[in-house]
Amino acid sequence: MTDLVGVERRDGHGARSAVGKRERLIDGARQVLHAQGVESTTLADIAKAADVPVGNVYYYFKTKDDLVQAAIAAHADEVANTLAALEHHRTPKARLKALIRMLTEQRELTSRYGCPQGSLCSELDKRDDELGRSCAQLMKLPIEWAERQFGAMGRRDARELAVALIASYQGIALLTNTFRDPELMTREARRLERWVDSLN
Amino acid sequence: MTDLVGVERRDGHGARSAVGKRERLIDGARQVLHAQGVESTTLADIAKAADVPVGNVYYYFKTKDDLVQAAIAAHADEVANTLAALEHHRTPKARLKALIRMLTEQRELTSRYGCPQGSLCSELDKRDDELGRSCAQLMKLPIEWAERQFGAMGRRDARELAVALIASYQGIALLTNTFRDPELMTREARRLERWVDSLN
Amino acid sequence: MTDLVGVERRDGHGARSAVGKRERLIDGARQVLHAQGVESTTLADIAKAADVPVGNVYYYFKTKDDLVQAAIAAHADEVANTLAALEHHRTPKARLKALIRMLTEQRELTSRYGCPQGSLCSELDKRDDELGRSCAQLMKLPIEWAERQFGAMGRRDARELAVALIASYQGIALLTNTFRDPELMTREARRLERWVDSLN
Amino acid sequence: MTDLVGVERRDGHGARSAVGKRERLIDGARQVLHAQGVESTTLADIAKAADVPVGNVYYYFKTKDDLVQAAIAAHADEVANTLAALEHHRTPKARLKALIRMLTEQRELTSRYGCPQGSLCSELDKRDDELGRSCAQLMKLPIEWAERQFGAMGRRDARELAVALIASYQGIALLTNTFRDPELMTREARRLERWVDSLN
DNA sequence: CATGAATGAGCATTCATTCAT
DNA sequence: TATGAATGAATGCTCATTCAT
Repeated sequence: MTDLVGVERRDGHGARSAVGKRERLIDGARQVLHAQGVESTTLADIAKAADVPVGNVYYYFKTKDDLVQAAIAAHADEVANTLAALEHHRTPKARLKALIRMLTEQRELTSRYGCPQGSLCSELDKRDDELGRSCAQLMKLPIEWAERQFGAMGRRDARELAVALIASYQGIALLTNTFRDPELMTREARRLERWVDSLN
Repeated sequence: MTDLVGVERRDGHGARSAVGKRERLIDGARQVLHAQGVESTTLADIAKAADVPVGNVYYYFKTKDDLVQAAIAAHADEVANTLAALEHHRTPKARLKALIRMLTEQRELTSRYGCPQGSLCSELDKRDDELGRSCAQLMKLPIEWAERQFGAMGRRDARELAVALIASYQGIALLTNTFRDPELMTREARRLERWVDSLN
Repeated sequence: MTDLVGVERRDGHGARSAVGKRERLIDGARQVLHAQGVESTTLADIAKAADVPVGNVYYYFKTKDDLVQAAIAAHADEVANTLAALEHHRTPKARLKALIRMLTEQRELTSRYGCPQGSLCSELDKRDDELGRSCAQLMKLPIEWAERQFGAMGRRDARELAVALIASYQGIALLTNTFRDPELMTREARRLERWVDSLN
Repeated sequence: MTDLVGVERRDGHGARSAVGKRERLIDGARQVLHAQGVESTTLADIAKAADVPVGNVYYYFKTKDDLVQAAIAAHADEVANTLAALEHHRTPKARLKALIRMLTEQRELTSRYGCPQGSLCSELDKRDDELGRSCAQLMKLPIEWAERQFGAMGRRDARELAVALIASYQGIALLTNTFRDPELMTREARRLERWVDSLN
């Protein structure tokens, strides 16, 4: 009621509060979906997290699935950006190890709620709809990025190595979550870094 | 009074349909929960899969969670038995590779619905109740089994290796499911077998 | 399975376990209905209190209402007997005061669950069926008994006094129950005894 | 859009159907609960009486108990107001007799469904929850009001008299209901008025 | 656009009653 | 007669979605 302006100015081309709300909804959705899973999350949960009236959600998203889709897309954007940011490391090995370190830094959150992408995939893969396919896109990003790094290292088996790396991460994220033990990730990360170092 | 044997064949000392139904319900639950996930599965789904009237489910299980719990327990039993059956291989290495092969053999199902344990853990870890804890028990079984094998190989880092192996499997199961590509699992399995062979 | 005989011998004219069970069911029903009310009591509750398998109840009573009816009838019998037993007091006044004292002695139970007759009437009066009418019969007993006593005292307004007395008791039973305070009944009983003494 | 005024007439500053519906639900609940009792009344019954779709009830009340609670509270309000309105009589005796007369005027309804407060207390006292306690509050109101009147008459035993009066009313209400005979209340009311007159 | 309210299909669960043996 | 099991209608409650303003 007070600082609507502050909250809502966001881009310079005439969009107004709508933009802010849409983003708030997506951000809220990402948080709540990560913490609770897709099926267990109601639109009301998301609306509340975003501080948006429930009825209003439908001016931004036609259905709940649409909003979930948008949350996944936003997630994909962030992942892409994060991966891009890793490019400044000079060598492919350095980049791969930087990825590992980055993921490890989130171990506390992971131990509580699992890897956001992994959780989404695991849950939505059961469904045979657009949402399931979106998840696959999400998972492709780090795999292809890692494949490029391994490729830059001259590895013929770059794809296989990339898959192995990401699988290891997804797996250890799941175990970290299952046992609520962040240390599991720390140890596995060290192992993976050593592994990367050992290649070639 | 008539054909007890034919309908209820189960044991020779008076057990009747009750036993069969309880098991049918648990089996039905395991199937449907694997295929659809816990939250998306209604009691009606399970009852239908087990060919039991919905109202009757409550004669055997007090709540839906109770039934899910029983399904998890049954799953744990099977896992334990399966692991025990691997003991007949002579060397720890042979046992570990046999495990990998066995898991790989299920790649078609995994590619459609994911690893049953992994899916359950991923979904139920979000909850902070008994069910979540049951999942952890489920996941412990293969890890501790693998740890024993690596230990028998004389590895000091047996636990870490066990975690790494199971993590790799869980991760590749997730990717296999996400991309609906059983081949992913085949390739990763080869890699893991080679890795096991390379140890010591 | 073991001491069926011991449990079921009950009368000497050839009746067997049936009699014992029927009575146990009725007794169980009376207890549980008093404590929980009619609508809140399931057949399973009663069967359990009577230690009789649920399915078996239907060999003794066609419906739940039938069993409730029988419980009310048994209650009526007991009330009639109790009132008859009061006849040994020499004067009507003594009899009336004895009734008051007797009711007061149950104040602890009344404070927890109310007057059994009152509760039944209050709940079943809402219904327009046989059960409601049974309750009226139940309530008539003490009124008519009291009316006879007041009549024997030579009161022309015997009926009115009887109604007033029973009403006072029913009312104080309700308040005693509502406030969980047995003392309320003690005090009102003293008042009613004084009132009886003051008549004529 | 059309006849909002007629349907929702309630206040002139923008209040809308919400207000009307909440009240309609409470009013409907009061009626139906009085007529059928708490346990026998389904939410659908109440919703129908209030002409509100069942699912919508939950927009106004979180649970059935919540709605019952609200109905009790509304009842308490009305009782309080009614008692306050009796204050305009000049003497305590006049007030007490006015109360008796007022209650007697409802004898037709009472003979069909019992005293609303009494029924609620009788039924809910069996439960050991918030609802039971609310009922006690409801019953306290007339007792304390009567106590004040007897106190104003200089009676040291004001509380006891108040309890006796309300008990008599509750009891006769029960008998009136049980025997479906409004005359019972008429006669007892006369007796109580005489009794009040006879005091001091 | 915004919002509180409305709607109805769906779900877990209960329970009186019936059935098969 | 005895009994565990079966059945299905009903109930309280949830929630995605829509409506009215």
